Amino acid sequence: MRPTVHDIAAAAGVSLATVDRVLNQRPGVRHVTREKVENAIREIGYVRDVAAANLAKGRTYPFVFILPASDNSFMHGLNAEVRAAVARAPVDRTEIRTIEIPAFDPDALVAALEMLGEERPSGIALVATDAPEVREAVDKLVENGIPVVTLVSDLTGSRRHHYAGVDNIAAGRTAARLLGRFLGGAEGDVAVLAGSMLVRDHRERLEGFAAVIAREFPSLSILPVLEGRDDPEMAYMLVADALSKKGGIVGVYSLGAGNRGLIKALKARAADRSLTVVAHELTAHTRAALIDGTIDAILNQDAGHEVRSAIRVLKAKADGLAVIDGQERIRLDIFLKDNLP
Amino acid sequence: MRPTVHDIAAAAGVSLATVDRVLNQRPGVRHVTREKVENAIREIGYVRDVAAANLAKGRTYPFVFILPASDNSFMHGLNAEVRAAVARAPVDRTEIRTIEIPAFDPDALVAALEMLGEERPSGIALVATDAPEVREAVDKLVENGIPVVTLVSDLTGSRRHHYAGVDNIAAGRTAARLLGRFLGGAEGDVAVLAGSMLVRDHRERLEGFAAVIAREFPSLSILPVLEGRDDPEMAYMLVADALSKKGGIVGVYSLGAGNRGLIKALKARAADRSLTVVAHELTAHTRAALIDGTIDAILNQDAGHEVRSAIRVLKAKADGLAVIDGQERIRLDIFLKDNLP
DNA sequence: CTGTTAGCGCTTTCAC
DNA sequence: GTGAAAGCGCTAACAG
Repeated sequence: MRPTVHDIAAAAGVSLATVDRVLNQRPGVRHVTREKVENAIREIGYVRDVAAANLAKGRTYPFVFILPASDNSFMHGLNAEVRAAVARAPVDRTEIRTIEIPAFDPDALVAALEMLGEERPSGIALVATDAPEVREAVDKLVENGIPVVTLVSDLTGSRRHHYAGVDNIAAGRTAARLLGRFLGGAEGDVAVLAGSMLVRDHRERLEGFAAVIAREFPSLSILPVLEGRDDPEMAYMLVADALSKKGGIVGVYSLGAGNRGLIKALKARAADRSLTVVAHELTAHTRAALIDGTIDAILNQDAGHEVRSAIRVLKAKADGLAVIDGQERIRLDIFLKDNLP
Repeated sequence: MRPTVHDIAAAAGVSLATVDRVLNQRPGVRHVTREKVENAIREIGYVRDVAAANLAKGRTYPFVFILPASDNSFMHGLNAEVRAAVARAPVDRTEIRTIEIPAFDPDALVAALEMLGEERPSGIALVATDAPEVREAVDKLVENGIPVVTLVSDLTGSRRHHYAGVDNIAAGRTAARLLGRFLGGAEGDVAVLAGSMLVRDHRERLEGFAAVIAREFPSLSILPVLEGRDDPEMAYMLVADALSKKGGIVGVYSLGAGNRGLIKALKARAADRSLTVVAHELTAHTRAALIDGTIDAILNQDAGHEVRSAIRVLKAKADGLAVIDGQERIRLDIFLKDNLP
């Protein structure tokens, strides 16, 4: 049988209450007593039963998710995953509330974070907009002892406890190699469609992509980035325009959202040409395009995994517990038409 | 506040004990009483607090993992993950015991399973050898109400509750497309190195691989499969031999273990040639080979995920609870040198 | 500073 | 058949 608080109490010759005070580092215990108890804990090899503790405390974890109000498939998916987590909330003693704020709007994000500083939830997960004022607001929360994790997009140099998202530089590099190898030494231009160079994940993907293309596929040259604001209409116009003007395009890398527009443009303007296309995020649209051959590979991040991971990490931080690293590493999923889930 | 057993008792006008009997479908309750309680449960929207129940019961989950005593990196990794789970056991109330049996040995496996039928653990996870007698033994366990999940390799047509592993046909198909696209329309032979055609995962990988090559890359032809018994020495000999005899080899697909030998052969015999190589399982050896360019892509299954998933599923089955499907789908990881973890 | 006691939500004797 | 009461491991008043 696992040792319990009673065993510690007996071994240390004190009462349960004192053991509890030591275990929870509460004040009001003489130094010597504390040491006695701590020794007993160590010698006996005690590990606290978190479930019992939570039961006794009636503890629940009020968490807040701050999500951008973006109208694209990926964000809808992320939202759905958060709602799924809310549905499971009673089981894991969490109480998840979500706040929607305008996308790409640091001020709104900061306002929300400051409000939460008052409210003091047990943890906060946010899709970060990479701006200094956001970083400051996050750092203040961390200083005040509130666990914070970034979701999907990280926050440069901030003190957030954890990032639940993929390595976007690696994603860009991977896209480059896939495109380069699939093109098999061909010469020509590569068009890049992004959402906005103001968000960190897009910048990082481009950075990784450009680096590998330059170093390992010198016969390819990258055209100036098209910024489609993750908007299907805009993406369509930009890509269609580029395809008609530039005859030398052999490949496309779409590193943001709004792929619906991209796909439409590809079908309209390049059905005849054999472009190689790599895009991000598996959605109904990109999936269909992968199957019909319009897209050759899709890089994806599993929103469900990201949300569950964020919750596990927030919980662990709230309890001062360790996490299983391997379980919290968000993988870059690569989908070809052969391994779709 | 979530409703508790007290609320049900009050609403139904019975005692806690009766509520409990109904909740746990224990006998000794009149039909009418049972109905009263069941109605109350439904109306109130009660969900049982599993943690509290486990605490009261002092419940632990004795699980058994049956693993093959194979001496390759993948199995070592799997073993390590099981040990890591054992280390976490106190926290999740599991008691995991592992049994090692000779690899590729249906009889030994059946013997172990029959023994466990007596012992009646709360759940069993096994790396299945695909044989009819194994299937029968598994089905008998399932009939006797013991949760069973297959790990890494599945069992054809059996009634196991769940399979914690990748879709190996899809893995083979993916390998084929990667190889085919990377070769960019080149003509030539493809060598395939397997462990044994007696295990289902290897057969399935080959099946998927051959299908896509035949359908979509007709300029490639697959040489007769080399069976290396997942043994580095043997793999070395077979591959070295094939490379020196067959001048037309342009690609290699290694779908089993024993890649240490493969890599050695490639370095010795094909350093000059530009072979395209796809292999399975990320280990120290394959990782190094991916980085130095000897291997072009690695397909992997995350052993840690598989073990954790198996445990979650066994627990859920033992409690008659549902699982989160997305969380239990084991992905096929694709690694290029750019997205190594 | 330390100990006693009640109780978290559920299960389990043991009476009635 | 049903209920009262004690207890799982831990925490939180409240005394002392």
